[in-house]
Amino acid sequence: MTTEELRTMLCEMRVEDSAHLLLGATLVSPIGSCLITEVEAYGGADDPGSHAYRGITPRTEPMFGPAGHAFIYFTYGNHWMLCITAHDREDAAATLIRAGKPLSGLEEMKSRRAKAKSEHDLLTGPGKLTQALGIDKQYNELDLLNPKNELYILPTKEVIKYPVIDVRVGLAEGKGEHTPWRFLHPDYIQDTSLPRPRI
DNA sequence: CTAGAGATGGGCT
DNA sequence: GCCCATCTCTAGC
Repeated sequence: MTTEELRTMLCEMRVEDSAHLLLGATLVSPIGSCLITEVEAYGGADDPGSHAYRGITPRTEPMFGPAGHAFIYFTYGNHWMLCITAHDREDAAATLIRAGKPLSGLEEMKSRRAKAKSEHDLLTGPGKLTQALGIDKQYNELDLLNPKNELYILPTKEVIKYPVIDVRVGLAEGKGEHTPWRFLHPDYIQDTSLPRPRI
Protein backbone atom coordinates (compact mmCIF):
# COMPACT_ATOMS: atom_id res chain seq x y z
CA MET A 1 0.00 0.00 0.00
CA THR A 2 1.35 3.45 -0.91
CA THR A 3 0.66 6.59 1.09
CA GLU A 4 -1.73 7.77 -1.62
CA GLU A 5 -3.59 4.46 -1.52
CA LEU A 6 -3.83 4.85 2.26
CA ARG A 7 -5.22 8.35 1.75
CA THR A 8 -7.93 7.03 -0.56
CA MET A 9 -8.87 4.35 1.96
CA LEU A 10 -9.02 6.82 4.86
CA CYS A 11 -11.29 9.04 2.74
CA GLU A 12 -13.73 6.22 2.06
CA MET A 13 -13.70 4.17 5.27
CA ARG A 14 -15.61 4.51 8.49
CA VAL A 15 -13.38 6.00 11.18
CA GLU A 16 -13.22 2.75 13.17
CA ASP A 17 -11.89 0.96 10.08
CA SER A 18 -9.39 3.77 9.52
CA ALA A 19 -8.15 3.33 13.07
CA HIS A 20 -7.71 -0.42 12.52
CA LEU A 21 -5.83 0.27 9.28
CA LEU A 22 -3.38 2.61 11.04
CA LEU A 23 -2.30 -0.09 13.51
CA GLY A 24 1.18 -1.26 12.52
CA ALA A 25 1.90 1.85 10.44
CA THR A 26 5.13 3.80 10.99
CA LEU A 27 5.09 7.32 12.41
CA VAL A 28 8.15 9.42 11.55
CA SER A 29 9.20 12.73 13.15
CA PRO A 30 12.49 14.67 13.09
CA ILE A 31 13.30 13.06 16.47
CA GLY A 32 12.73 9.43 15.50
CA SER A 33 10.15 6.89 14.40
CA CYS A 34 7.88 4.27 15.87
CA LEU A 35 5.52 1.45 15.01
CA ILE A 36 1.95 2.40 15.95
CA THR A 37 0.71 -0.14 18.52
CA GLU A 38 -2.49 1.42 19.86
CA VAL A 39 -5.16 3.75 18.43
CA GLU A 40 -8.70 4.97 19.15
CA ALA A 41 -11.41 6.18 16.78
CA TYR A 42 -13.43 9.34 17.41
CA GLY A 43 -16.41 10.47 15.36
CA GLY A 44 -18.55 13.58 15.13
CA ALA A 45 -22.19 14.42 15.77
CA ASP A 46 -23.04 10.80 16.69
CA ASP A 47 -20.14 10.32 19.11
CA PRO A 48 -20.61 11.96 22.54
CA GLY A 49 -17.01 11.06 23.44
CA SER A 50 -15.60 13.19 20.64
CA HIS A 51 -14.45 16.79 20.88
CA ALA A 52 -16.33 17.29 17.61
CA TYR A 53 -19.66 16.16 19.12
CA ARG A 54 -20.98 19.70 19.56
CA GLY A 55 -19.86 20.84 16.16
CA ILE A 56 -17.03 22.78 14.65
CA THR A 57 -14.94 25.19 16.76
CA PRO A 58 -11.50 26.72 16.11
CA ARG A 59 -9.95 23.86 18.06
CA THR A 60 -11.81 20.99 16.36
CA GLU A 61 -11.76 22.42 12.85
CA PRO A 62 -9.12 19.93 11.55
CA MET A 63 -11.46 17.02 12.37
CA PHE A 64 -13.89 18.40 9.80
CA GLY A 65 -11.20 18.77 7.12
CA PRO A 66 -9.62 16.39 4.61
CA ALA A 67 -8.47 12.89 5.60
CA GLY A 68 -4.87 12.06 6.37
CA HIS A 69 -3.97 15.32 8.11
CA ALA A 70 -2.79 15.96 11.67
CA PHE A 71 -5.23 17.07 14.36
CA ILE A 72 -3.14 18.07 17.37
CA TYR A 73 -4.65 19.46 20.54
CA PHE A 74 -3.53 20.36 24.07
CA THR A 75 -5.13 18.84 27.15
CA TYR A 76 -4.78 18.46 30.94
CA GLY A 77 -2.51 21.50 31.07
CA ASN A 78 0.52 19.51 29.91
CA HIS A 79 -0.05 17.17 27.02
CA TRP A 80 -0.30 17.25 23.24
CA MET A 81 -2.42 14.59 21.55
CA LEU A 82 -1.82 13.47 17.97
CA CYS A 83 -4.72 12.39 15.76
CA ILE A 84 -5.01 11.53 12.07
CA THR A 85 -8.12 12.88 10.42
CA ALA A 86 -10.42 10.35 8.75
CA HIS A 87 -13.13 10.42 6.11
CA ASP A 88 -13.91 13.43 3.93
CA ARG A 89 -17.65 13.46 4.50
CA GLU A 90 -19.50 16.32 6.15
CA ASP A 91 -19.13 14.87 9.62
CA ALA A 92 -15.93 14.93 11.67
CA ALA A 93 -13.65 11.96 12.41
CA ALA A 94 -10.12 11.25 13.56
CA THR A 95 -7.92 8.50 14.99
CA LEU A 96 -5.96 9.16 18.20
CA ILE A 97 -2.46 7.64 18.34
CA ARG A 98 -2.14 6.23 21.87
CA ALA A 99 1.09 4.20 21.88
CA GLY A 100 4.05 3.07 19.82
CA LYS A 101 7.15 0.92 19.76
CA PRO A 102 10.44 2.77 19.09
CA LEU A 103 12.10 2.04 15.75
CA SER A 104 14.76 4.77 15.53
CA GLY A 105 15.98 7.77 17.51
CA LEU A 106 15.93 5.85 20.78
CA GLU A 107 18.54 8.04 22.49
CA GLU A 108 16.82 11.26 21.44
CA MET A 109 13.50 9.94 22.74
CA LYS A 110 15.07 8.98 26.06
CA SER A 111 16.53 12.45 26.54
CA ARG A 112 13.11 14.00 25.84
CA ARG A 113 11.46 11.63 28.32
CA ALA A 114 13.82 11.93 31.28
CA LYS A 115 11.09 10.76 33.63
CA ALA A 116 10.64 7.44 31.84
CA LYS A 117 11.83 4.66 34.12
CA SER A 118 12.38 2.19 31.30
CA GLU A 119 12.37 1.90 27.54
CA HIS A 120 8.84 0.57 27.86
CA ASP A 121 7.73 3.91 29.33
CA LEU A 122 8.86 5.97 26.32
CA LEU A 123 5.81 5.76 24.05
CA THR A 124 3.14 3.92 26.08
CA GLY A 125 0.58 6.72 26.28
CA PRO A 126 -0.62 9.47 23.94
CA GLY A 127 1.05 12.29 25.88
CA LYS A 128 4.30 10.35 26.30
CA LEU A 129 4.43 9.57 22.58
CA THR A 130 4.14 13.20 21.48
CA GLN A 131 6.70 14.28 24.07
CA ALA A 132 9.20 11.62 22.97
CA LEU A 133 8.78 12.40 19.27
CA GLY A 134 8.73 16.19 19.66
CA ILE A 135 5.17 16.60 18.37
CA ASP A 136 3.24 19.75 19.28
CA LYS A 137 0.93 22.35 17.74
CA GLN A 138 3.47 23.31 15.06
CA TYR A 139 2.39 20.24 13.08
CA ASN A 140 -1.36 20.79 13.44
CA GLU A 141 -3.19 20.31 10.12
CA LEU A 142 -0.05 19.04 8.36
CA ASP A 143 -0.60 16.43 5.62
CA LEU A 144 0.69 13.22 7.24
CA LEU A 145 0.59 11.26 3.99
CA ASN A 146 3.34 13.30 2.35
CA PRO A 147 6.74 11.79 3.25
CA LYS A 148 8.41 15.07 2.30
CA ASN A 149 6.94 16.66 5.42
CA GLU A 150 8.78 16.59 8.77
CA LEU A 151 6.02 14.50 10.33
CA TYR A 152 4.45 11.71 8.30
CA ILE A 153 3.05 8.19 8.31
CA LEU A 154 4.10 5.16 6.27
CA PRO A 155 1.37 2.53 5.75
CA THR A 156 1.65 -0.87 7.41
CA LYS A 157 3.07 -3.57 5.17
CA GLU A 158 0.38 -5.99 6.22
CA VAL A 159 -2.99 -5.04 7.64
CA ILE A 160 -3.34 -6.38 11.19
CA LYS A 161 -5.77 -9.22 10.76
CA TYR A 162 -6.95 -9.66 14.33
CA PRO A 163 -6.46 -6.51 16.41
CA VAL A 164 -7.29 -6.63 20.11
CA ILE A 165 -10.41 -4.51 20.57
CA ASP A 166 -11.43 -2.67 23.75
CA VAL A 167 -13.48 0.31 24.88
CA ARG A 168 -11.93 3.76 24.70
CA VAL A 169 -9.92 5.13 27.62
CA GLY A 170 -10.81 8.07 29.83
CA LEU A 171 -14.42 8.71 28.84
CA ALA A 172 -17.01 9.66 31.48
CA GLU A 173 -20.43 8.03 31.81
CA GLY A 174 -22.70 8.70 28.89
CA LYS A 175 -19.82 9.73 26.62
CA GLY A 176 -19.68 6.54 24.57
CA GLU A 177 -17.58 4.76 27.16
CA HIS A 178 -18.89 1.39 25.93
CA THR A 179 -18.08 1.93 22.26
CA PRO A 180 -15.38 -0.63 21.29
CA TRP A 181 -13.21 1.74 19.28
CA ARG A 182 -9.81 1.08 20.91
CA PHE A 183 -7.54 -1.09 18.76
CA LEU A 184 -4.31 -2.71 19.93
CA HIS A 185 -1.60 -4.49 17.92
CA PRO A 186 -1.70 -8.15 19.06
CA ASP A 187 2.03 -8.68 18.46
CA TYR A 188 3.03 -5.71 20.66
CA ILE A 189 0.46 -5.81 23.40
CA GLN A 190 3.21 -4.97 25.92
CA ASP A 191 3.82 -1.69 24.05
CA THR A 192 0.38 -0.27 24.75
CA SER A 193 -0.78 2.20 27.36
CA LEU A 194 -2.64 1.52 30.60
CA PRO A 195 -5.19 0.50 31.51
CA ARG A 196 -4.56 -2.99 30.27
CA PRO A 197 -6.92 -4.19 27.56
CA ARG A 198 -9.76 -6.39 28.79
CA ILE A 199 -9.85 -8.48 25.61
C1' DC B 1 2.22 -4.39 41.61
C1' DT B 2 -2.22 -1.19 42.42
C1' DA B 3 -5.17 2.88 43.55
C1' DG B 4 -5.68 7.70 44.49
C1' DA B 5 -4.83 12.41 44.02
C1' DG B 6 -2.46 16.65 42.41
C1' DA B 7 -0.55 19.26 38.66
C1' DT B 8 -1.64 22.27 34.92
C1' DG B 9 -3.72 25.57 31.36
C1' DG B 10 -6.65 26.07 27.18
C1' DG B 11 -11.46 25.68 25.50
C1' DC B 12 -16.19 26.19 26.16
C1' DT B 13 -21.40 23.76 28.19
C1' DG C 1 -16.20 28.07 36.64
C1' DC C 2 -15.98 23.50 35.01
C1' DC C 3 -14.29 20.09 32.02
C1' DC C 4 -11.03 17.44 30.38
C1' DA C 5 -9.22 11.49 24.56
C1' DT C 6 -3.12 12.49 30.76
C1' DC C 7 1.19 11.84 33.52
C1' DT C 8 3.65 11.31 37.69
C1' DC C 9 4.28 10.63 42.40
C1' DT C 10 3.11 8.64 46.74
C1' DA C 11 1.31 5.25 49.92
C1' DG C 12 0.20 0.77 50.71
C1' DC C 13 0.15 -4.08 49.73
